[in-house]
Amino acid sequence: MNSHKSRTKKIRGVRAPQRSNGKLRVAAILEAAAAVIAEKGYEAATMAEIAARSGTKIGSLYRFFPNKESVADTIVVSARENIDAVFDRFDAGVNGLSIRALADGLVALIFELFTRPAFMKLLDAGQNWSVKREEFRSALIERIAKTLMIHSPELTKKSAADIALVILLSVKTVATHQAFFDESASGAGDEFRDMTRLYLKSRLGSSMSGKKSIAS
Amino acid sequence: MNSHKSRTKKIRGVRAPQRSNGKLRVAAILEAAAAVIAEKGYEAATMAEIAARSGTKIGSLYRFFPNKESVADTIVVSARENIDAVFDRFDAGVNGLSIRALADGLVALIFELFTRPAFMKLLDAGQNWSVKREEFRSALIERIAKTLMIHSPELTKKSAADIALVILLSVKTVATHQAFFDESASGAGDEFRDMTRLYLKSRLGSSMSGKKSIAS
Amino acid sequence: MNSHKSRTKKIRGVRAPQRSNGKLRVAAILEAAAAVIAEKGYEAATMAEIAARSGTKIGSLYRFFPNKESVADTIVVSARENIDAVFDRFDAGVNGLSIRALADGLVALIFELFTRPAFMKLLDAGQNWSVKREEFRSALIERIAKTLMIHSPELTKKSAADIALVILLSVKTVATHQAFFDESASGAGDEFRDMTRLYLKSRLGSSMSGKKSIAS
Amino acid sequence: MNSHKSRTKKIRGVRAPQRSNGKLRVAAILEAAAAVIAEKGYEAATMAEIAARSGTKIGSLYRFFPNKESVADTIVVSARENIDAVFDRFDAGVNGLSIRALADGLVALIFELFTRPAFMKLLDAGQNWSVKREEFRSALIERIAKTLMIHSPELTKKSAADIALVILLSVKTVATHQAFFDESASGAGDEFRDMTRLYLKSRLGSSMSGKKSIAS
DNA sequence: TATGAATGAGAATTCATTCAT
DNA sequence: TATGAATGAATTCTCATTCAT
Repeated sequence: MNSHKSRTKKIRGVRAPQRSNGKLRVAAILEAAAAVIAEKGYEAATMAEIAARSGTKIGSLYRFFPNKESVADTIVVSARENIDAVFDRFDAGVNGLSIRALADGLVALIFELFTRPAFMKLLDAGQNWSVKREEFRSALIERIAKTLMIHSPELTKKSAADIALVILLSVKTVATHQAFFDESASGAGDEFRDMTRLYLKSRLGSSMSGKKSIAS
Repeated sequence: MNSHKSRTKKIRGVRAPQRSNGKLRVAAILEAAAAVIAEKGYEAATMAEIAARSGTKIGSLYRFFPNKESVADTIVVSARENIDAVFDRFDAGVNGLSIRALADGLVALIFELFTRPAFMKLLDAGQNWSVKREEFRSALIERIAKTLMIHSPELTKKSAADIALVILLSVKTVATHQAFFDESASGAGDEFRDMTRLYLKSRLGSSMSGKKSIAS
Repeated sequence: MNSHKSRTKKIRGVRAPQRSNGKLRVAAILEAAAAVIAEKGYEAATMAEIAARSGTKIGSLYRFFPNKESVADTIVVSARENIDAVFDRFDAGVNGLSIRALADGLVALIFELFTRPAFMKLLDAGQNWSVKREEFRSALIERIAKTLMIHSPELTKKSAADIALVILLSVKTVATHQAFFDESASGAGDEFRDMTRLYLKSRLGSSMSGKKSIAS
Repeated sequence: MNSHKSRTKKIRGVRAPQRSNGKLRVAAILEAAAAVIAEKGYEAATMAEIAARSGTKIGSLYRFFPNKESVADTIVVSARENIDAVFDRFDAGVNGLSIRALADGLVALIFELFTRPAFMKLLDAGQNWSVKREEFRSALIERIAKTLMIHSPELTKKSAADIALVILLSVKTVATHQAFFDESASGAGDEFRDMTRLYLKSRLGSSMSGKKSIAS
């Protein structure tokens, strides 16, 4: 799509008509950025490669994102938009769920949210965190905690937040190592998810919050 | 041409008596490196900062470690030396342990091994891994699996390895976020460890390998 | 972390309108590189100086040449392009030439090819040779040998190659010391060229390959 | 001889009794330096390697030579000591020599003087020349010219100097590429020497300075 | 006196970001 | 508005030289 070699006499405007549609362009950039970051990590990812992979010229990339940080921020924050919608829908049916189903559902829900390894990588600890990313983490934890408290109202705010963080980190761990699991330790991924379910059951089931607690 | 002509006669301040003891110096470097890497990750950590934080001049740093990679490798590999000794000692008493005690012990053992968050960070996925680090991961998993099989001989090699990986990643997650837990989510660290124990109990306890399986 | 935050708003002076013409820029760099290398040799030549002398910023230099080696390679290889054309033209008239004229022509031909002392310096022995440079040397010798055999078919391949090497080294010696000759030993340059002619005459003339061998 | 690894508890003074004889030590250093420079060139040669190869400690090396430059200078200048003696001896018999014998003798003489490739390498052009090395070159040329004038008194000072330079450069070229000749172009070395003889004969023979000019 | 650890200027190379066209 | 060449601070690593022991 973009020929790096054609340094001589380029007839402008001939190549793939640049989709000036900002939305599409931004999406392409974000996708490319996610891929590159997933592969090499934030530091090693270069703006040039993100531009190239998304079929965007470096100059244009900077029209959409003022700097590298903002690209990462957007990857993280863009997920935030879905969160409330997704969680609200889940909450609607949460009261009728067995503990096992709740656990499975929550894990699946969060996992879906972050299918992208890049996303998880960006959630890694480090002082290089931008405020946006930090905010996002808190928001997500709070939202998970909220769902937990809907299902198990007897949880204190503190416990709910703690449990939420545990789940988040669990899913993150699985997501981060997904590729690794796929190639050399296929079983471990499932095991890890199982562990998370087990844990949730233990934390939520103890209070038997009135649901059909058919022990798994 | 001659890079040293411009050495301006600085009156050297009397700095901390140069610990000519290589051991101490190397230890200081490793400590600083661990801290920096823990904070920023391997890529973002700079040799200059590692040198500065360890009170070492950049030239000296390179006298002890030929390159950045070797610093990371040493952090990882140095841990390896203890592994066998520590695990062998643990194995000696493993048959008399309840499942709960085994779970607690194993988690504690591994956690101790990697108190340093830098260590865990260096174990992160990424193609930029040095052979040494890759080897270490495998060795560690194998060693954990071995201990599991001593306690529960009915485990297949595959399950043992899978479980070992789950435990390793769990502990890694806790260790990586230790600092974070300490400041803003004190309870979550314990919760996570609990989750790991729960999981281990479920995986090892099912077979009741003849030990005093007093359900927790 | 962000290497560009500290970009202090310098009021840029109006410099020579950036010759955006890559060709010109590359030529300027190559010229500067040739000069620097000629003066100090490959090792001692620094990319910074090459950049400075060519009025190029270090960053730009690396946009044209990925590394130092490639600069040297280009200097050498660019000469290769002309070789065949130049030699073929020379070969066309070679059969009608007296030995003296052949010798003069060949020496002049090769000398022209490498007016640049840098070029000759890059042909110097040393294990730090890139493949490109090594290839070039062989190619050049072969080409010279070919011309010699056209003129004097009775030469064995081996002798032709030996003679070619002698000529090459002779011209190299003259070219390398050209600057030196110019300033302090004006006559020696001509003497050296004479020596080469004398030698060629002796080697090619003995067989009297049918040409007007009017002994000089 | 010197164990780099024995970092712990070195019993001083046990290793090979450091020949405190300065002469021997200096000779060893010079030999090592010549070898290293011959292999890698002046720039790439490191003081550390020179020290190691000569079995000298870096600290001691600097007791004998104040800097790298001085090592190179000494290699070059040390040859100077022999020059006069060797040439004077040659001059004694020069009047009885045929032109061919004179040519052969001179070439052999100079060649012997610089058997070391390092030496020739150090004679290369470049502004990095120290005064000492420059002086040496002139002295050598003058000495060669003197011998030429003894044999052929009709030469002007200028011609003698020019011829001397030609001879010097010729021998230098052969010496520099000796290793190369040895492995891939065995015949060329002899050819080159032949060329020099031919030249000398032509320059000195023309005047037939009264000696037994039995045409070769 | 001999030693070798310590030093730091400088070299190669990278890449986020800007801005003239 | 879009482009991509230009920029230069920052990073890794080297090595001549010094000086405390």
